[in-house]
Amino acid sequence: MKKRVYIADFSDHVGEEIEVAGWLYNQRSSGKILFLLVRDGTGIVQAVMSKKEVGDELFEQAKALGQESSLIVSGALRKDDRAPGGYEMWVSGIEIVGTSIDYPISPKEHGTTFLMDHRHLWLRSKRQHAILRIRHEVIAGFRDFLNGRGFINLDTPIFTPNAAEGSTTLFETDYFNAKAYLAQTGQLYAEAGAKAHGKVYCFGPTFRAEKSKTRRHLTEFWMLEPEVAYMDLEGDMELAEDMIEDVVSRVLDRRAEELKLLERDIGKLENIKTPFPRITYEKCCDILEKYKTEHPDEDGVEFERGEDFGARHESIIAESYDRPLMVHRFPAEIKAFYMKRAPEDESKVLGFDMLAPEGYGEIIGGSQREDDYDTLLKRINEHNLPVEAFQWYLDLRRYGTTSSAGFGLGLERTITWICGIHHLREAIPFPRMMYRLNP
RNA sequence: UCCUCGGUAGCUCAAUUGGUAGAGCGAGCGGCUGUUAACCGCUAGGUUCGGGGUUCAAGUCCCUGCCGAGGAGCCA
Repeated sequence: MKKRVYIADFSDHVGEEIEVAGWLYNQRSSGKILFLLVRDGTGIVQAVMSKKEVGDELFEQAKALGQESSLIVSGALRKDDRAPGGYEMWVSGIEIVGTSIDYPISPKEHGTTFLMDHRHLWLRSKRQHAILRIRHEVIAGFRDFLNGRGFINLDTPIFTPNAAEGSTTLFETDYFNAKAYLAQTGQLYAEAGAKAHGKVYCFGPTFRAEKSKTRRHLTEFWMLEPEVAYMDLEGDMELAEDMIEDVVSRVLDRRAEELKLLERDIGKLENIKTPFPRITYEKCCDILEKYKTEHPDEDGVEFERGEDFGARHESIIAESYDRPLMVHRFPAEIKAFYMKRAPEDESKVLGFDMLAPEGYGEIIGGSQREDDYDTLLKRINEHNLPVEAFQWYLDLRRYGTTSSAGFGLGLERTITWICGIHHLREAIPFPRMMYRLNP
């Protein structure tokens, strides 16, 4: 009696007759002995065939199988240090489920365009497999963390009637002869949710039509946005750092194999312990000005106090820290209308960005929200936003206003940093970028 | 949108000053009883991104179009 077993569960089945359902990852032969590397989604096993034992017909049939043929292999499972993974199957039978002729992704190198064109197949490769398992762990970690603190998951609409943060970066779509826009953020709706449940989060895809062509941008990316009523900026930053610490340690604990495959420097992740440093925007400006005087010949480091930071600036600021950094109290002019002004300095807002270490840049942006009706109305007008569209949002200040704070975490940027990979496009199964809508 | 670079075999790339279109991988065939991106031998495989131009001669130089990559700005 053959038992169907997943490769991840092999340690419980040594010595048994089992079968594995999967795909042919690669094969090597040496005369009368054949090594099939079979993957089943949970791992890879080396299946060994002897011509003498299985007979000429099956041996030749197996030898002719192309990479990624689907098959069910049966045989005895045993430990063997010569096999990759430490276990191997001594094959007694093979059922060929589906052939695979001229599989495009060979074991050697390929270029980015080619791999992206074959993203639906590229997902099967070891590295992509590892990254997306870490993505799964990160998502599960965030949800468990927030659920464990009593947050309610309250998801927000993707079709929206107008811009939340203004600007021209919205995707427009037809909505029964009216215009609708794909959501850039769920935050305003999450605020409504926080007034109902106290602590909520939304998690879903967001869309930005920015004409950005860099490794840090997708047009469709996933954002996690917690929002807590009666919370202030300090509480917001504490929540953000606790959450990041929790998830990083969870990935270290549960996805060590995947991190190893990606050759991630584990030590860098083990440093991620709270409290994370907090520095003000003004202090960052000092750092940038000091850097500029010490590196007068370097291009791209020019900086005007009052401007927002560019990618290079973020790296310079984050360079001297071994853990994520929280920059707070930005100038109000460069931030969104809904951020509350700092009581000690009206020109600054109670907002913060979390910058990941190792040059990975901004992964979180958050703030305490403006809670006063009249002030918020004034801000909406100052930003030339259509007041009618924000009546419901103003209602949240009209009926039982409270302080409220939250943040948005860019999922793919966080995954890219944790994995230590180069480009955001590998951190999502099917990336959408300015020049990439397929497959 | 701007700057830089690129497009040659299914894939990754090479081709000297403008002078016969090449290799590795993959594929096909053959060999090998412990391989680790196995190895060894043979074979097939090309409208050099499209259009125009210069020249005795263009993958190579010029013009133009298309596509892509890296970066900037903008942002998570």
